[in-house]
Amino acid sequence: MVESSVPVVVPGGTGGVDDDLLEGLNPPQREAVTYRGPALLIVAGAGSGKTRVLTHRIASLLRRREAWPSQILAITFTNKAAGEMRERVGQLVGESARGMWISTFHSACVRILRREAENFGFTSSFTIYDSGDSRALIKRLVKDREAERFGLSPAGVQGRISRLKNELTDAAAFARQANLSDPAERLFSELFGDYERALQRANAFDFDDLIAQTVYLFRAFPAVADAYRKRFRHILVDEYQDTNAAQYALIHELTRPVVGAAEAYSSGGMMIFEPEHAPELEGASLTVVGDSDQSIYAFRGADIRNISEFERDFPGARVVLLEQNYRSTQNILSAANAVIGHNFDRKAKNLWTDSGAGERIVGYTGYSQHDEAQFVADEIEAIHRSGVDYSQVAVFYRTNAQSRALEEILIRAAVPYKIMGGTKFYERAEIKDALAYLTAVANPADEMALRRIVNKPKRGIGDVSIETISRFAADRGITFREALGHAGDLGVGPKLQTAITHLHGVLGAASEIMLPATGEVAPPTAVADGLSLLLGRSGYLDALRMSRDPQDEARVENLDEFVAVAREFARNNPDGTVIDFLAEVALVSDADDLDDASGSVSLMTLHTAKGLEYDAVFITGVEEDLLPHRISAGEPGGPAEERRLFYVGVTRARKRLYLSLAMTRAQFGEIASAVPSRFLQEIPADLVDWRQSPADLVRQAPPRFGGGSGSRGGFRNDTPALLPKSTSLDRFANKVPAKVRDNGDMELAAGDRIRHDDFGEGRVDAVTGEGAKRIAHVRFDSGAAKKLLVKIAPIEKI
DNA sequence: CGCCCCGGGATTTTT
DNA sequence: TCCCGGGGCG
Repeated sequence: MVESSVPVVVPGGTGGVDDDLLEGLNPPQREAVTYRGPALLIVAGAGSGKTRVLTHRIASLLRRREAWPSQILAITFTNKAAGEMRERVGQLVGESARGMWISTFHSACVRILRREAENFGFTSSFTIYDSGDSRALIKRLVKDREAERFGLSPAGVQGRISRLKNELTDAAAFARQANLSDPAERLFSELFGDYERALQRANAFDFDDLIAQTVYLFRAFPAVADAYRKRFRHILVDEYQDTNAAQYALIHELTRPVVGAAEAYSSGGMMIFEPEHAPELEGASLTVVGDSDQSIYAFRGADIRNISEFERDFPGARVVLLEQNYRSTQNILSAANAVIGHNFDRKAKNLWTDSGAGERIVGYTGYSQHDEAQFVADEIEAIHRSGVDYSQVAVFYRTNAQSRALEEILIRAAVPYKIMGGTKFYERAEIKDALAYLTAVANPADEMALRRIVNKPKRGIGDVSIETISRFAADRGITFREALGHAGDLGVGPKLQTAITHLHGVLGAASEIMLPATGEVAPPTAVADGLSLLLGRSGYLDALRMSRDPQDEARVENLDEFVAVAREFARNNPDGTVIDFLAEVALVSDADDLDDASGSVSLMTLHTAKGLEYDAVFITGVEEDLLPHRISAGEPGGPAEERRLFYVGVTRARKRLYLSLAMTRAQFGEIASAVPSRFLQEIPADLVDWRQSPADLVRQAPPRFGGGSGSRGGFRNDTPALLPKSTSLDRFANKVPAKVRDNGDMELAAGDRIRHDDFGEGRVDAVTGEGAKRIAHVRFDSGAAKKLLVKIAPIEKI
C-alpha cells in the first residue's frame, strides 16, 4: 500500500509460498510476520494493522511447514476476536486452520481442565461460576459468618478474593501470611477458605480459577505440563497489555523448555510427539502483541508491566514497533498522540498516517445531558444525510448510566441504535434461571444452582424449607438434589412434599434426555429438548405467561431465544453436551456479539469500544469526575488509566470525531454542575472546532457565578473554571419529560401542521413506517428538519 | 410463606 | 432515580 517500492529482505526467506502474505505490508509489519526466534514483541499502536500481522504470521508458519496447525496456540481476549482470527487465517490457509487452538485464555483453560480435572479432585463435568454466581455464593457465606459486622461486604470480599486468585494466592497461602490476630483479616481468610471449599463441593470453578487452577495443575504435575509444552510450539498472545499475573504465569509455564526425556504422558487421547528418547526440547516460540497505551483493565488485575518488561523477561526478544496507522486521519491521531503524551513513564510512540489531515474534531458543550444528546442526535442525522451509514457511527460513554439520556433523545429523533453491552442477555434473571435449571441437571453437586430454582416458579418452598432440605442433605451426606427425592422424610407438609417431588421428577426427566447412560450418545437436540422440558414442565413458562407484568412477556421471548441458542449450539456442535453448552454460554461476553448492529448506531462504554472502529465516533460526557472518573482519582495509576481509556476512544474514529460534554448532569436524581475534562485541554486547540465551547456557555449564562465546587482545573486559556450555580441553570436541565407520552392514535399526514414542545411549529412533509414505529418527517419553521417518532414525540396537531 | 411498603444505598470498567 | 433488602402484615 505504501512504500511498496522499498525492497524488503525476508529473513530466512525462500520466497514463493508466502509472498502474497507480505504484499501490502510495511517493513515493520513484514518483520513481525517473518521474524523467527524464541520471543517476539509486537508493539502495535492503535489501528496499525496488528490483526493482519498476527494472522499473516500464523499463515506464514503454516504455509512454510514450520508448524502443524495443532502446534499453534493463539490467545485472544474475546471469543469474537478468536472467531475473527480463525476466519481470517482460514481465508489464508484454508482447511488446515482447523486444528489450531485459537481461543480466549478462559476457553483454552477450560479445555485443558476438562481433560485433566480427574487428576486433582474435580470431575470433568465441572461447571463455571460467572461473577454473579460467585457473588451469590459469597453473599451466603458472608451472611453465615455474620462478617458484615466486621466491615466485610460481599462485594469487597469477592473483589479481594478475585485479586488474590489473579495473583495466584490461594486461601492456604493467604492464611500463611495474613495477620490473623486482626479479627477482620482472620474472618476474611476463613471466608476465602469457605469459598474455595464451596466451589470444590459444587464441582465448579469461577472465572479466576480457570486460569489459576491450570497454572497450579501444571506446577503440580510437570508431566501434564510437558505434554502441553511439547504440543504447543508457537504461542501467540493478543492484547498482551491486558494480561494479569495468573495469565502471565500460564504463558510462562507453557513456554518453559522441556527438561529431560520424561516419559510421554498421554491424556484424553491427545496426540503427542513420539515419546522415544525425546531430547531436551526448547521452549515454545512466543509472540505477543500489545500496546501499553491501550491497557485499560488494571482494575481487574491486568499488569502493564507484563508488556513493558517483556524484554527483561525474555532476554533476546525481538521488538517490532508498528506506528503507521491505517485507520484514522492525522488530526485524530495528533489529538490522540497529544493526550497520551501526558502519561509519563511510557515508551514514546507516535502514530502517523499518510492519508491526510482530514476534518477537524468537533466539540460541543450542552447545557444538560439532554442538550448534549440532542446535539449527538442532530449530528448523526446530518452525517447520515450526507451518506454515512448508521452502522458506521458509534457513541461512547464512560458509564452505562449515561446511555439513558442518549437513548431517550435517539428514540425521539427516530435514529436507529443498538446498545452494546449493558444488561447482557445472559445476565437477565430469566436466562440465569434457565441456566440454573440446566446446571441443576448437568452438575447435581451444584447446590447454588438448585437453591436458585427450587422456588422458581413459586412452589411455596421458602428459605426455611430450603435450609431444611440443605441440612437434611448434609446430615445424610447426600446432595441437595438427591435430598429432593426424599420429600417424605424431610418433615415438611404434604403440599410441599408434592411440589418437591414434582420438581425432582422434572429434573430427573431432563437428565434422562440430556445425560444418557454411559455408552449411549445423546442426540444433538438433547440440550434444547431438555431445556424446553425443564421450562415447560416446571411451570416456569406458564407462570410468566399468566403474569400481567408486561415485562414478563419479554421474558418469555428471551427464553424462546435462549432455546433457539441451544438449537443453534447443537447445529454447530453435534457432539456438544449440556456441559459444553453451559461452558460456552458462561464464557461468551457481550463484546462477542457486537456485529449484529446492522443499520444501527452503536452505543457502548469506552471499555467495550476497544478493538472496534467506526467512521464517526462521538465521545460523550468528557467531564471531570466522569472522564476521568471520580473513583479513579484516588487510585494509584487511576488517572493515567483513564487517559488511556480516552485515548482508546479517540483512536476508534476513522474520519470524524466528536467530543461532547454537558455543563450540568443529573446524578442520583440530583442536578450537579460539571467541569470540562482535563483531557480536552490536552488536545491542541487548533485541532478542535468548537460548535459551542464551555467558555461560550459560561459567558452566556446568567450572572450568578460560583466557583467550581472543588473541581480542578480551568478551561482553555481565557476562562477560569467559572461555573453557574446549579440553581441558575434549572431551566435548562432535564427538559425531557420523565413520562413517555403516547400519541399512538394521532392521525398525521403530509401537509399537517404541528407544534413540538422543543422545536416549535412546523409542517409535516411525510409520514413513514407503521404502528408504533410511525415516523413523521417534519420541517420546522426554524428551518430545521427532524424525524420524529409519532408515538412518543412531544407534539400536537394545530 | 408471600406480598408490599419502606428506607437506604449506590452507582466504573468485565474475561 | 432506581434497585435492593428488610421488616411487617395477611
